[in-house]
Amino acid sequence: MYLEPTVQRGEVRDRRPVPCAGCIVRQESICGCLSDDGLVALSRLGRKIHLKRGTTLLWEGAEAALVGNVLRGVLKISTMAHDGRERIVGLAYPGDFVGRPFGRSSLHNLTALCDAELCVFGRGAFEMFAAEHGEIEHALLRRALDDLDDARRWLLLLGHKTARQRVASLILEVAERLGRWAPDNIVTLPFSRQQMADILGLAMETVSRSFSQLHAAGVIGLPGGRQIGIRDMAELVAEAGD
Amino acid sequence: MYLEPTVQRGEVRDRRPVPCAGCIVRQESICGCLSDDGLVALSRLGRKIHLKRGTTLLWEGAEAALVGNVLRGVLKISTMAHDGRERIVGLAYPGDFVGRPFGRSSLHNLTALCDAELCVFGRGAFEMFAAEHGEIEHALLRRALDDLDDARRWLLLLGHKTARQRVASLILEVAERLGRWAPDNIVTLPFSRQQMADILGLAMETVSRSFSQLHAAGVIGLPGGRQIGIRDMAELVAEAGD
DNA sequence: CGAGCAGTTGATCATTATCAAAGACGGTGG
DNA sequence: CCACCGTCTTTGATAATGATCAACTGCTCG
Repeated sequence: MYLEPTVQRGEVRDRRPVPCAGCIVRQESICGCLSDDGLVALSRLGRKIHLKRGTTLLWEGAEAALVGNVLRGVLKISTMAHDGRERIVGLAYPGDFVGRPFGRSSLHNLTALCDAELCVFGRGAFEMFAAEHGEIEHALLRRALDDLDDARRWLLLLGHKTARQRVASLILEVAERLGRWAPDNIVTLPFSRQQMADILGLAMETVSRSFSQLHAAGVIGLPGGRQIGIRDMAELVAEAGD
Repeated sequence: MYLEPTVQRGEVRDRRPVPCAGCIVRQESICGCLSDDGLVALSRLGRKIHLKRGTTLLWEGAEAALVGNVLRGVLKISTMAHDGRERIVGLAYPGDFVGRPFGRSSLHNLTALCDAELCVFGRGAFEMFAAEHGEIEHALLRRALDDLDDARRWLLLLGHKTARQRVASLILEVAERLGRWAPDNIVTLPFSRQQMADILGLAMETVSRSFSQLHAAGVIGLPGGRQIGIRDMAELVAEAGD
């Protein structure tokens, strides 16, 4: 599945031919492009880490020492504004690649919104590996291009959507990216109202009001906590607009 | 400088050892990473095109047949919203790479805001070339990562900046990306007020008012047309905020 | 059981969109 | 060279949306 940090290099080469065989995000992550041999080599550079909710892995401005894949949980990509408020510029879901390889220090913080698991690599080691494995660079490129398309969708949202449209859009994104819902189409949001507000460029109160409106309209249910029941998916999509 | 479309393949191999030697954006573009041999090979796939202001090179949804580098001018990356209004999600300046290689059809239109020149390649041919030249994929990756950082800066702008901050930010970006200004720190904007509004997520009237305010504050001059005089750079940076 | 925090709801204010009209600019043709 | 037309821009008045300030609710955790 993965190489424990405690395992020494080279020792287990023969006993674990395909260390990532059980990885839950292997197909969706950039590792999906590698041959078994490549996976063995890469896994030797990586280790799995657990982050508790609220833990920050990468710091804005600091030399980003790590890159990696998200296995479980959701992380926020953020910066601190001059007024001290946090600005969230992106989210990382399972299968996403995080960190900033190649030049430039990290422009953003990377923080776990809920308990999370990642498979991380030292940046230098990963870059050297990538230099020797064109497939990985290609996979990274495709992903970066997709991330860019995603960021541009968010530009549309922040540039032109109303509060309700933004909230509906975010619910839909989480429902899609976190995939399987509980029965009754219930999605558990990994963020607080304030964090949603930071993501959507709104005030917390406005987010709350939008939820109430969507609830009153019968589009969603609010069973409590951070759970959202999607009562009328078609209408929710319509509310999300554009 | 570049290979004219009329020149036959293979004919000029020896007479033009470095066809891109005079290219104005060679160092800033992804081609900067190539050896002379690589440049010769790539230039054989490309051709230079001129676009008149308003011409659209790539259409949303259509199979994007071309990719390339911007040599001169500024292009907008846009989509059409349901209400028929245009939503601009990005700009491409000289040295930028445009188009969507590898999978996915283009999600956006690509349109010249002013007369422009590009060095373009057939997408398939370019992808094959990239597959054989890891340097190019690497350069594309670095650029895609930079573009992603840029897009996230725009997210901050659209998410949290006021109208005046947005306008000031855009003036600064154009001043920086279009580089050399005329005497008196004059920048010529490549877009109409309406286009600026589409870019900044504002109404055209609000953009106009913001200009008037910055003018009244003595930060900028408005000599006429699309020209902006930067009277007080420090203050303009302060106005741009965050 | 109470303290503290996240979330909701209400009232008011600020910013920006929208609607409307006047003014400036650029190109065209006399 | 100038007058005219259409388009782009500016300015004004009003309305809508969301931010801010404030009170209150419900929940969780000592």
